Amino acid sequence: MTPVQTSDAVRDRILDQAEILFAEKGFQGVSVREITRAARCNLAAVNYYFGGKEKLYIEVFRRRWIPRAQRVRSYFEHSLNRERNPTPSSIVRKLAEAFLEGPLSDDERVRHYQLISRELTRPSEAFELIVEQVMRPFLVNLAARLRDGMNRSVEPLGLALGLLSVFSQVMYFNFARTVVSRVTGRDYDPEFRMELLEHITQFAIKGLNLYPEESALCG
Amino acid sequence: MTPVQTSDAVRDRILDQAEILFAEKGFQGVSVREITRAARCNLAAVNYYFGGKEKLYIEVFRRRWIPRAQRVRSYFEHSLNRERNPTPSSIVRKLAEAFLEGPLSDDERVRHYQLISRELTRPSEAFELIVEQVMRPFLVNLAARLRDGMNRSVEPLGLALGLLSVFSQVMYFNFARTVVSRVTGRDYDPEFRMELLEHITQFAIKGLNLYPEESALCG
DNA sequence: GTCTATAGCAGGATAGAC
DNA sequence: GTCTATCCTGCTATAGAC
Repeated sequence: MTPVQTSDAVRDRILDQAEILFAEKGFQGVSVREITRAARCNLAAVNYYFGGKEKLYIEVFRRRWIPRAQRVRSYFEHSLNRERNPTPSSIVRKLAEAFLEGPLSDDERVRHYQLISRELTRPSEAFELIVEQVMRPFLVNLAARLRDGMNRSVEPLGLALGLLSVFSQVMYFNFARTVVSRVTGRDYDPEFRMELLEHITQFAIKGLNLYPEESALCG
Repeated sequence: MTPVQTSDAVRDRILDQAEILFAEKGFQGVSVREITRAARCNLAAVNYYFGGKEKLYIEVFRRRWIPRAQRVRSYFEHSLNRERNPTPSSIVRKLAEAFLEGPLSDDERVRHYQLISRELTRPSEAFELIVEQVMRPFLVNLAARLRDGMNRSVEPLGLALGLLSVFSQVMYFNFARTVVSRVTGRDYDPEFRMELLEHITQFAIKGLNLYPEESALCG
C-alpha cells in the first residue's frame, strides 16, 4: 500500500546488485547501466536514489558491508558468551569459526572479502568508515579479551600484529580462492572449508603463542 | 645508432609506467592516454608496440612482474645455499627475509603485491602465467626442502596450507599497508619493517610447527 | 517516483601523413 | 617508427515528460 515500500524495494535491489557487481569487478569495472539492468530498474534510478555511482558505492558499504560485518561480530560475541571462562585459544578458535563459517552464506562471504580486499589495496572514502566503525573497535575489544586470559604480559604491538596475521589469512583464503584451489588441487566444498578452518585455527593459535594444553608442560 | 634501441626505450618506458599505474589503480582505473602521457610518448604507441591495452597488461606481468618474482626467488635460493644444513625454521626465516627485504626496493615491493593482489581477487589471463611459472614451481620446491628437514612425516595438504598462510601474510602486510598503519599507529619506516619481518618469521615458524630449539625439550 | 531521451565527455583503437 | 586527427562506442549525469 505505502509507496515508500515500493521505492525501498528498488533502492534495495540496486544496493544488492551493486554489491554483487562491485565485489566481482571493482568500482571501475562496473557501469551504472550494468547495475540498473541487473536490478531491473531504470538507468536514472541510481542518480535519483543515491546521487551518483560513487555515492552508491559508499552506500553499499554503509548499508550492506558494515551491517554484515557486525552480524559476524555478534555471532562471535554470542558464541563466546556461551562459555564461562574462555581461554585465549578457544577465543581464537571461535573467531576463526565466526569468520569462516559463522552466519554468512558462502557466496556472501566471498563477496564480503572481495570488497574489503579491493578497499585495502586502494582505499576509498569507504575505508575510513570501515576502520573506525568495524576494524578498530573489534581489534581493541579482541586484544583486551586475549590479554585478560594470558598470564604473562603481552606487548600491545605484538598482539595487534598477531591479530592482523589472523585476519590476513581469513581474507586470503576467501578472496584468493582461485590460487588456493590451484595449488592444493581442492575445491571449496564443505569438507575443504572444514579443513581450512582447522588449519587457520591451529596456525593462529600456535603463531600467537597460545598453546591450549601443551603449554602447561613446556612453560 | 641502431633504431631498435630507440624503439625499445619507448617500449620499456611504456612497460614501466603501465606497471606503476596498473598497480596503483587497476586495469580499468587507468587509461591508455594516462599511460602514454606518463611514458612521454604518443597515444598510438601502445597499439603499435603491444596491440592494445589488454595485451599491454599481460606483457607487464610477463616482462616485469615474473622476472622480478624470479629475482626474489634467486635471492632466496642463494641465501639458502650459503648455509650448509638449513633447518626448516632457518628456511622460513630466509624466506620471509627475501620477501620482506630481499632484492626489491620498497616501492617495487608495494607495486609487486598490489598487482598480484588484484590478480588474485579477479584473475585475468596473466594469472595462469603466474601460477604455472612462479607460484607452483616455487611452492613445490619449498615444500620439498621443508619436508627433507623435518623428522616426522608431514601431510602434503597441511604443508601447502601452511606455506599459503605465510604468503598471505607477506602479501597482506604489503598491500594493506594503510590498515596496518592505522591499526598499529606505525609508519612503514625501516624500523617497523624490521619488526614486521621478525613478527612474520616467528608467527610462521610457530604456525608451521617448526620450533627452532624449544621443540627438543617438548617433543 | 519512474521513465525516455539526450547532452556532454572520455575511452580504445585506427587510418594515413611524414 | 612516430605522429596527428578522428572514428565510434560507451560512459555518467541530467532535463523534462508522464
